[in-house]
Amino acid sequence: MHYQNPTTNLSNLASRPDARQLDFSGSWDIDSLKQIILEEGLRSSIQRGKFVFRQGEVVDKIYLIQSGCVAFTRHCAEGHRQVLDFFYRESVFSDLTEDSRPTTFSAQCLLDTQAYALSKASLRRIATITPEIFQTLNSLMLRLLSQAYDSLYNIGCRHGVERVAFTLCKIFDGFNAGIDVDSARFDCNIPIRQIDIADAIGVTPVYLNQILKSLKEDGVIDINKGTINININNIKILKDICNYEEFSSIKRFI
Amino acid sequence: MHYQNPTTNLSNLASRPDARQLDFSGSWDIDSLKQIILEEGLRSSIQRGKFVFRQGEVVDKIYLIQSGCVAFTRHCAEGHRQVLDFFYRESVFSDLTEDSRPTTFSAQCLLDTQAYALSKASLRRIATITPEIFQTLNSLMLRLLSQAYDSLYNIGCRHGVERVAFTLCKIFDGFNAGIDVDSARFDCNIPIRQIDIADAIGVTPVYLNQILKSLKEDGVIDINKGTINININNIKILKDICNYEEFSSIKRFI
DNA sequence: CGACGATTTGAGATCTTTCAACGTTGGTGG
DNA sequence: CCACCAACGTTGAAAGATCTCAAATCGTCG
Repeated sequence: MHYQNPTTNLSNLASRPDARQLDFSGSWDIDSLKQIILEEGLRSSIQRGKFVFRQGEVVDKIYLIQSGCVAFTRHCAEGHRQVLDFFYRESVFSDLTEDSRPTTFSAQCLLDTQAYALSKASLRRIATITPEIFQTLNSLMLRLLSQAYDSLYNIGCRHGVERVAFTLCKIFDGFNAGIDVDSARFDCNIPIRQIDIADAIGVTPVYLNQILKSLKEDGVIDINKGTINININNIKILKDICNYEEFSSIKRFI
Repeated sequence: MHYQNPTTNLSNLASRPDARQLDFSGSWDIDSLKQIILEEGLRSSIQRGKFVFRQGEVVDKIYLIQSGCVAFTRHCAEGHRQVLDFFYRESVFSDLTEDSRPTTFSAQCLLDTQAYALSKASLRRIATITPEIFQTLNSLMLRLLSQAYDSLYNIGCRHGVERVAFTLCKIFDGFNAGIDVDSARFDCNIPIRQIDIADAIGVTPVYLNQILKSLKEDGVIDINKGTINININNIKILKDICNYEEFSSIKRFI
């Protein structure tokens, strides 16, 4: 962590990087942002099912997940729910719309979750000295958009089995991102409820269960007490089913 | 247009607005960006069906539509196509991923289109003096994300009729944005092919046609020679069908 | 044990796709 | 002017995918 105390050295403003770097090009360093949230943010525990924020509220914080899983969701009057995106350990998420605008989606914990929260105001203060942070926020938004387009394509162009395979692969990779296959932390269990997966791919829980059953009968996945388990040797089969390689953005951002 | 020649006055860098404005808050002025593209960009005509850029290419320009209609699309090996977003007259679009990264979607003209194209390099040069441009790019990205989430919800949670109604309303509003109802330019015809609408809502053209037929029988829309026509008095019915008011983000960005 | 939430199963209803054929339109060349 | 062609829209019927409903099972927690 090398950002400076913003109150002591405002003259540094003149030495900030030139505008060519403050921009949609170049590479962004998301780890610095994570570090800031980790050191400056407040830690909180949130139970499964609870909301970090709800659609219609004004989101004034940015979050870093330490453990657990959070999803962006949108709810409608009739009670339907669409899962828009998943976030796992080490993910940063927030609603980055203009301040004081209510957000159009909720952030809901799919597992018991521990997260650090830093107010946008604090981040803005820190960014006075290190405006590279805005590049990182850009990068975050690009990731969101990329995932959204992937999901749109997945739901719009494909049938149930492929949708399920794609989402399972995505979740699998999300939970095991940066973890060595031989590591004890590497886990083939998918700790997400079937209901949540169903809401992510636009399918009924009942029908999802049928699809899972057929995948189990084909030997691609295991199911123990309702928990999906993907053997490391079978993940390749799943990826073939959904043409996972087509989704280059996945490889780019996770 | 008030941006200055970037080569003459680099000392202006020190007087740029402070970081609080260079940020995800505040209001953005998209009209300035449009003005820049209009004055500095090159005009080109593109036929219906042609691509402005294709997935896998590196996008090095930013575009402003003068007339016509462009869609972001994603194609897969089997020939399926998903329409991700629509852009109309006065819309600005581009792929804002980091430079030299290939884009993951295509921009395809759904109508004969006239557009101004400005290279990102030029924009960057101009932004040296007016870094507020980056705020506008942020705003653009937020619009894309918001639309993507709307579409995800629309496709994931709803049946054919509602999906069609929503997309028709969106296109209708898109083409008539900023045009007075009594104006001669106000047009109740939807000049988009049924095939393109079908690809946007994840439905077969044949089935879309059935849905349109039933909407016609209910008196909600007219169809002349394959062209959909929405009477100004009936648009409210369509909006009721799809609960259009739920999608607050639409009202916010169009 | 009892209550609750989640998963599982089966069967029928409904939605959506596929296939195949036909109609219309607009452009092109003779 | 006409014949022809390609692209798009339209229609009907059967096949397939998905949903709904209802009931059973299972695991967890108090």
